[in-house]
Amino acid sequence: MLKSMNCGALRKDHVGRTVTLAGWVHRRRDHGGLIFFDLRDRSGLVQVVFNADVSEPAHTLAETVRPEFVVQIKGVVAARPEGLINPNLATGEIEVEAHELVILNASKTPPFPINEDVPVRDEIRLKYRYLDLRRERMQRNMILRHQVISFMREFLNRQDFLEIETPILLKSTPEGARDYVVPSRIHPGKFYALPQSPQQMKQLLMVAGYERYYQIARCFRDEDLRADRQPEFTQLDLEMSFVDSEDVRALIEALLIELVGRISDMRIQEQPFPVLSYHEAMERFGSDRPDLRYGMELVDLTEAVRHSKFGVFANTAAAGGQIKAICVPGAASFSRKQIDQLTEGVKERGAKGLVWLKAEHDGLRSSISKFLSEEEKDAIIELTEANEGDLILAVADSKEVVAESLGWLRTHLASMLGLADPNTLAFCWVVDFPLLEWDDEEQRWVAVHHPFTSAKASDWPLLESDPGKALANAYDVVCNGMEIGGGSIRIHDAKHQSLLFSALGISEEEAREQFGHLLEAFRYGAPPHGGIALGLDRLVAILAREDSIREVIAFPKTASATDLMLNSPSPISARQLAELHLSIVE
RNA sequence: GGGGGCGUAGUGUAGCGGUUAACACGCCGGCCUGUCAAGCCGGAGAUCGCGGGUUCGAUUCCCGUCGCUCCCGCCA
Repeated sequence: MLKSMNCGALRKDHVGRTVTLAGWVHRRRDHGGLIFFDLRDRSGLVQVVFNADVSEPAHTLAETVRPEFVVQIKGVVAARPEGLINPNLATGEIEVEAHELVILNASKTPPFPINEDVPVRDEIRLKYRYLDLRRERMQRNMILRHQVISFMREFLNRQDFLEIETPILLKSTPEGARDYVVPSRIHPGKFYALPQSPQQMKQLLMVAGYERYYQIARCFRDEDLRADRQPEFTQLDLEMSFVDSEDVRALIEALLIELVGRISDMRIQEQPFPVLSYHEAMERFGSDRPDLRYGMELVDLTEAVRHSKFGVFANTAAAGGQIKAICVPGAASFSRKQIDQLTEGVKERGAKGLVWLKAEHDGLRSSISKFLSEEEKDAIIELTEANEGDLILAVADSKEVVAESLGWLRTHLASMLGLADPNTLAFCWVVDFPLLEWDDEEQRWVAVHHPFTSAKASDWPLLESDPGKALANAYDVVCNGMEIGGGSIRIHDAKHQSLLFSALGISEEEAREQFGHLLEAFRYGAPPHGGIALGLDRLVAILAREDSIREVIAFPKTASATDLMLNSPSPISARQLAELHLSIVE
């Protein structure tokens, strides 16, 4: 070893000890005859002093050293004199008096500061990701990620799970997201697909009798990116035999609670986690991934304004739509311009407009005030529980548009007004999702979750009579308005699997072609089973208090799915193309 | 595929239809034996993302394009 100690581990007890340290020069303070380095390795910082009176050669060499040089220092740990202790540093009670200095490697001046947490353009950070990763923020996030993963492994091992790897080169299937595909050299014109998740493989492991499987699984989806979506991402994927949905939820709930207790100082808002039906979540929060850290729930005004003189309300109610509102605390002072911006936002989400009512000392002030009767105004105030100074925002439209637009308003305003406590984790379960939804574009039913999800036992007959009404035996785990995981009890017999494929408009021939292995496997004693996958990147981002999962991924892609460090994707040679039996169409 | 924001020394920002594009940090040199965001003195460093247009004159206004980013679509 080129070092005998870690910089950050040095304490008062080590005073008098001769140590050899190695690391990066974090900062340098040159006083002429006296030079200070803050020496950094992964463990932290320690101050090193070069005194010309102690070692002339070391001091002379130290004059040439610059930030990010990699150096080795041999010296003696010394207690700092009274008044020179640095309380901001874990090693602040001591310093290392340098006797020897070796420059292991010089460094160019870095393109951005490594030793300060200052904002830098993402473009530059990603091009020099190896330098960005040197910064404290990223080291903290990577260490947190490691702790989360190691805890998960330890917890599941303790619960008798087996970690089993599944292939990265799989087979493209028609359902779901776009696949990343890999051309086959050996089989001209044929392709592998990278897994969108190890879904089928883990079910087959259940058929194989492994009972409890997990994997820290890399998943790939060729869809457009977001702050919480990368083309490749990581899931804690697990599957269990002989369980029902409560068993899976109880396990994950216990895992999350213990995880937070061990590695985070954040507070869990409510235990056991609240369980909401999909219907309830949509009605109360306008979202299937509600942020429960604040109120501002959606209030149904439909009955109160059904016969209103305000035509939009009356007509919407008559047409079977909804009129719902949220009450924004203290927002009656919003300007016309601010409200216009909110109106633009809800219009983007399908609403035709936004009605505002300001609760003032002498009643409701609103552009539609003159159309509302006193009874209607009283009802609105009572239902929304508005106090003086609050702003009521209402949307009249179809159930779907009302949920979408008010759901957006609710989270948008909460973030504007800082209503969400950043130190709170509000976990909840969302259950009773519809099994299928109608896809207008494809003119067929598609699986809300995935085509291996079981319907609730009593809902199987609905698949033929009224497919949209059938509920899935599925569950999502949500935290602070983010979906951090989802799973279901699976179909485990060929009869029900065929029934579902046929509801999805997948012909028997297609089903055999695409999923024959699964249908066949189900004929050989497949146990009842179910599982879940947690989005590791999202979970770690929440625990790291980061807004983007890029901040918890070592080498992430940009919003246009490129890697600015590697310059990928990139063209391949004509020879490679030929070997793969590919030609590029311009 | 669509919409919004951003792009000015190494980094972060300011600026303006008109002489030499400003500030902080960083960088280079000098001084300095108790600093820890060291200090003091001096200095270098920018085809204002790229292309086109309007104009006597464009970093500034317009159009296009590229990159980063956020959102909609998409994401079983």
